[in-house]
Amino acid sequence: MNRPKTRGYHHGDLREALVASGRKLLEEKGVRGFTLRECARRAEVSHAAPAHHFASMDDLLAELAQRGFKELSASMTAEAERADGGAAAQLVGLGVGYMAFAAANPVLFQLMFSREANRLEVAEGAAEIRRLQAAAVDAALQSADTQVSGEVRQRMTDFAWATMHGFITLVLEGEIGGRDSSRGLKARGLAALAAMAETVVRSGGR
Amino acid sequence: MNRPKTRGYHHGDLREALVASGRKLLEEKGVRGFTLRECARRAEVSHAAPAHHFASMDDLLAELAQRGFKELSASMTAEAERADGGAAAQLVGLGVGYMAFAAANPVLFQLMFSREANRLEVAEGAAEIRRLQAAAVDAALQSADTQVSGEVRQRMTDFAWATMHGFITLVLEGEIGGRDSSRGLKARGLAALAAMAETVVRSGGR
DNA sequence: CGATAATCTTGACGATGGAAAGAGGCCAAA
DNA sequence: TTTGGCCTCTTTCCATCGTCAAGATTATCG
Repeated sequence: MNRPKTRGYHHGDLREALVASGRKLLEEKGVRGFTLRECARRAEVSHAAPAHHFASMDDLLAELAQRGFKELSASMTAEAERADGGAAAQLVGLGVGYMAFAAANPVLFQLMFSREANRLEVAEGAAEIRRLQAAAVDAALQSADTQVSGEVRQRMTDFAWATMHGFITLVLEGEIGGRDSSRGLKARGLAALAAMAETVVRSGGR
Repeated sequence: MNRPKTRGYHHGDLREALVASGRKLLEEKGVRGFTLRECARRAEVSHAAPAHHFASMDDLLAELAQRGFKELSASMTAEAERADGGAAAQLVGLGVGYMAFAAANPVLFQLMFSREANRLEVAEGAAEIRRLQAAAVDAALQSADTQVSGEVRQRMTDFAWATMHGFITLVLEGEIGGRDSSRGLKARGLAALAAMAETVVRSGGR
């Protein structure tokens, strides 16, 4: 019944192991089903071991959320770079990356945007998302090279983020495209993003 | 230490009392801090009493979510009726009612749109929301009296719902307008709704 | 080599959700 | 009115949870 000799009393890299098992567990059981003890069990470690790496369960969740935001940024920029086209295409690309990450990590995504995980480090991750959005919106507005006020730029960033965030959120909750195929759903998402990007671009050209 | 004589062994209307205390508790402690025992405590009843009215804690939460959707519909229609104007104004009105409810009941709103509360009765409440949105979008499209396909109407409904849902969600999580005054925030919300409504109307007129 | 610090285990505490069983009160049939 | 059955609520119990404290084990570095 003892642990095999592959490791002794010390784990070696328990922190990373907890993050890894925690992330899987989160997707399997949902935010409310997440358990620190089960996390420890999967890392093959006693139930109190995590305390030496995370002061509390919320600390572990915050770490997961923080890393999630980094991945989200990466997914957005990767998809935007692939999309070569005008400013509108960039905006759509960011949205595609956003939605792809959310679809691949639905529970983590929910956690990242839930009141429970509102810490400083996590908020910084969210701020980076807005920076990405704001830059793309700026580019879209300037492509019509008329001057727009900072307020308009801010409000268009709100609008752009709200559209893509709202769409994927409603999809994940089953409110949009409940019985659609994956292909059909993507088409619906792209349509929403296109309408969003068109609106942003047009708001710069009047 | 005994219970005062105002009530005896039987409570009278424990189910409603649990719903009431549960709703308050939910907003105070958040979804993850919600506790069935605390709920019973506030209804001045033993911790096992709720079991006779709700099979499990999730059942009580589902009931709260279901009632929340009814209130949400009411808030939307009330605000839309107040807004007399074109189809665009109706669309904006629905959005205002939507955001007003969410702002007044942030945790309940989060619960309603979380995977945890995905039951049949709750889904029916969400379907009613989409019906409201779809009707307003239809009216907006027809106001330009050009024929549009069912697919376009569906996608514009997606878009309209996504915009208002995304905006208020991001506000509640602090991602939009973190340090804004309440007035400024309303203005930002109205700007997002106006952009949404304009896009919907315009999509019918091309 | 030895001491200090870091890491992990064991054991305990209070709180939770849920099940089981009994006590108390309501109500309709006799 | 009495009585039996049924619904409501309480008490008690169990497994599990997060967290804390104390001890065991190992790594690190003087």
